[in-house]
Amino acid sequence: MADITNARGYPIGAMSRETGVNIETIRYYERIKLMPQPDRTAGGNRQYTHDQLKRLSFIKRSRELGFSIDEIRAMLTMVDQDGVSCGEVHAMTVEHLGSVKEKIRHLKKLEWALTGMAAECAKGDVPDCPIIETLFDER
Amino acid sequence: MADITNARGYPIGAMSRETGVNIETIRYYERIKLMPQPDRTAGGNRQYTHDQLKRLSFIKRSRELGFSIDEIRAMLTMVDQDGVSCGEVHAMTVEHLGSVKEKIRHLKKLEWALTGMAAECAKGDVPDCPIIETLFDER
DNA sequence: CTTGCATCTGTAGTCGCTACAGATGGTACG
DNA sequence: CGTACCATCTGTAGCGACTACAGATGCAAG
Repeated sequence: MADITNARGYPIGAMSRETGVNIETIRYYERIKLMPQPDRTAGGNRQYTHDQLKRLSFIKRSRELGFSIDEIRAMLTMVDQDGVSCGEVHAMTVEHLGSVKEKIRHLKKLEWALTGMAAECAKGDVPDCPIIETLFDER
Repeated sequence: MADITNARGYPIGAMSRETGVNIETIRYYERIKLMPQPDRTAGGNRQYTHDQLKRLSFIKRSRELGFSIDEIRAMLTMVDQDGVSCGEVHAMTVEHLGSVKEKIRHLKKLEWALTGMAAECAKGDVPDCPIIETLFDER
């Protein structure tokens, strides 16, 4: 009397469509044990549950926010053990935020340098390109 | 009567020290033909010229500015052919600048999202961590 | 029953390095 | 001249996070 509604799970293609995660990547996540091994049809095709779909979206969203696979694994382990320590998650987020800020600072410096270089360049087909000169010059 | 001063070139360690490029990386650049094959001592050790040192610094500086190996290869090809088209170099720089700006924009969005998530979290060991919730929630 | 897309496994490639292992080169000191 | 010892050599494998095949099946619609 169970398993009548929703008896059939999501095949991998549906998972991919729903989450935007590439099929190959989903299988990769299984290989590295970020996603569990799903049920299989008689023929051997993967059949995912709705919970697994949510898990994959979680991974996707976290990746988009720049968390590493290992960071995500840590968070999911807590979720799996039902022992989510908000403190730990907060700490991870803050640390990650720090590295994002750092990257922004770094990229802004690049932006500056590149803008300066581009501005100095007359764009003509002259032999001495100021950009190349800048890059080649002794420190 | 030639080759008396500067007869001995720079060994790879000196190149590394001068430019800050890792020794393994210098050999890697040779393998992928970004750096030329240098002369060798009788025993087989690499001996670089001053021009090659400058070339390596060029690569280093360009890498620091975020240019890809292929972009650098393109610039160096122009330099090697002595047909530096300032227009092309300028175009590459501007395009690269565009992608840097894009990255900054992207990271700022992340910064926002992460800041928001971190702020909502009470850090307590409560069962429902707002960060995890946010990441898990349906779109 | 056939067509044809979806999915399967397994392996190798991507980028830009980095890290070995195990064998020589080169040089300073006694 | 020998020896100690660092520098350098080649070649291969690993990293992170996928991506891209090849070649074999599954499965659903007409």
